[in-house]
Amino acid sequence: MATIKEVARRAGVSVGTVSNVMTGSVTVSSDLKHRVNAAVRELHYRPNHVARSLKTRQTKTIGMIISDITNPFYPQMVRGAEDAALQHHYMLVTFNTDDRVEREDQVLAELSARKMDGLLLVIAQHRTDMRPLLALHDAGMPIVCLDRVNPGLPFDSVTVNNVKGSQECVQHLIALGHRRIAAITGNLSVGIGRERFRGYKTALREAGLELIDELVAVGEFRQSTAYETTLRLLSLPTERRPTAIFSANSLMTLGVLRALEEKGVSCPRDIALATFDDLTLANAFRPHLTSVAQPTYEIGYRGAELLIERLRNEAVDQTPRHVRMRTELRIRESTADYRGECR
Amino acid sequence: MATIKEVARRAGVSVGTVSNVMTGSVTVSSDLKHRVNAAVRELHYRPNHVARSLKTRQTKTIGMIISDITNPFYPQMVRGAEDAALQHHYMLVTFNTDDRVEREDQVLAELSARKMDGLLLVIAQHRTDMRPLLALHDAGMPIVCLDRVNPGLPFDSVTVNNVKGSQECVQHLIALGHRRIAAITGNLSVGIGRERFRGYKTALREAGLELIDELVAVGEFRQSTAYETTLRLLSLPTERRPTAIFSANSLMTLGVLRALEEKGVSCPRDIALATFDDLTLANAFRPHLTSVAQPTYEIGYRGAELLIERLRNEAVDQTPRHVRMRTELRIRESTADYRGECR
DNA sequence: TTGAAAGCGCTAACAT
DNA sequence: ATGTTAGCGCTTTCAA
Repeated sequence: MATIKEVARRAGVSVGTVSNVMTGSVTVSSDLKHRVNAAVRELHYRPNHVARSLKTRQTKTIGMIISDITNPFYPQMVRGAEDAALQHHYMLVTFNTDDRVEREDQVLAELSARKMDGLLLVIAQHRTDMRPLLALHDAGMPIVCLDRVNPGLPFDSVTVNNVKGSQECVQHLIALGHRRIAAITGNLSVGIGRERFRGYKTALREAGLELIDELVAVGEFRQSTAYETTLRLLSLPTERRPTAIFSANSLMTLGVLRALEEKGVSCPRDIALATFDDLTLANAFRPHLTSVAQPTYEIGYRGAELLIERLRNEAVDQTPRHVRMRTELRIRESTADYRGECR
Repeated sequence: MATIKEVARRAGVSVGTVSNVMTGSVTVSSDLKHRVNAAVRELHYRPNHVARSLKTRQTKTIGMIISDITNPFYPQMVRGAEDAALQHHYMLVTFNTDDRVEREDQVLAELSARKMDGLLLVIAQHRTDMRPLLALHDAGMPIVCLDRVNPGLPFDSVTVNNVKGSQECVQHLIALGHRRIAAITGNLSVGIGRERFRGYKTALREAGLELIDELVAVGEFRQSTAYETTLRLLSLPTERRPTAIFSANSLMTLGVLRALEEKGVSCPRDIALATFDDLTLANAFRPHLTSVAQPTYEIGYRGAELLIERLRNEAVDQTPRHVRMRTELRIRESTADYRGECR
């Protein structure tokens, strides 16, 4: 590939002038501009981005840390972030950490070594030591948290109203007449887990229903634990069994469905099911799930926008901005046609 | 962030020595090595990867071009590629092109400007002009094609035996007694589309069955066209209707399912369905689909390995290597319990 | 084994 | 408006 020097020689100008034409930052007479452009075309010149980055101290690259692109929750979010990044001529690099703090720390170091301009972060669930994050931030890398936040972290964030989302969902179940509503929760030491569980509790309380301990199945936001706890729920004596299940995310819902099928329990005929997260893909299959849909694409898109504003210093105010997005309750067959008694 | 100069000063050595310690390429006396390492630790020094890239002319970065991470076919492949890349200390950057040649060309230019070391490419379906690809390759960027290949392109590739996969699938349908088997094909001007259709035809021929034109629904590898063509199939007079459908990929299968549901046609009771591609996620739902599973993770993983071998010049032979992976027929309920006649 | 210095390709400050 | 040049942070000759 040709270098700026060769272009300069061919166009009969200095390298500075070529640079000025390429970046457009300084006005160049149209004569020279044409000569430069001609040389650029003839040599198929494209500025070496690495050299430019070294000089300008910005790579026009933003990193994104997620747990696993294979989790159907993330592709939309990543796509949203990439689209927004592209819009502003940034490149997006995604890193999978499988939600392991140790892996996340490695990636943080990598981002720093590679001089990425900013970071979109879905913080690992079990991170307790925030220093690596703060250090990176203090070293000048803006960070925007997505989906999950840690109060006290001075970063912008884009999240969803988890309490309200699950509350509305459980309200719907109650309105249908259900009284014994089970909750398959995620890990309750994690913000999102707590919030979604709080929504569940609030909805019950509002309706004057008591929280029934044996109907609360605390898990790990994983398919396997949800499967096991659902089996436990289904093994309760008939009159103590739940007539509806609220599952706190889509991964766990897969486990719930597996358990239902294995036990020959039909949804919605025998039991109603509603879930946080909406799996677009799943809607070609049965049962169609009543779900709390999150605007995942928008979370990614908006997050990237916030980040880029910071990179351009457009965010005058230094205080963190927290964007909360709305969820949408989508009522479908999995909570319809319930024919049993609603105990 | 500290620079190599500061580390050198602090350790009381030259920058060259620090560099030698960091890269490990030249032996350094243990005394100096310790002093350097101490300085590195004290200053939290990490080499600036951008500067290193400029000097060494390698970025330790590989690009990956896919159509859309939101298509459930890709996350596994990307994850496989990322895992392999990581193993060898490469970073993977994924680009979505929505299968648009124009977008792909832009990305190609970007990869070149950013001096990426190599490319994993799921080539855009409708690319006809191969020159941009060849130019990049000639400029020294190794390319490995995944999933799709274009004969004549001098690149390594990792693909699947599409003919055999769909052939086995249709054989299974035939063994079940089906005689009127519809094919929802992708675009037949695309290699994969042609191959999968060929497998269908071969299976029919083997069994002495005639190809019935009205049962061949040529589409676009998209949900929408599959939906429409399925509606057409279902509107055939009863005796001419297919008793089984073979769909050439998962996206189209979603369209098929939508059409079936809309028309109140039950699968597998009223019609059998088998599909290329296996959607892991979908298996929590009904019907469980008989499918031709591709080793998507491995395709990505192996592809990255091939690429990295090239980057290290381990591939002595310059002739392209074509890895063909096996598909696996997974027989499930969507082709079971067929109660109608198999015409 | 170690240090000095050139240079990767670019931008930007400065001089003209 | 244009040219000259220093220097971004590193690796890698080349000498010592």
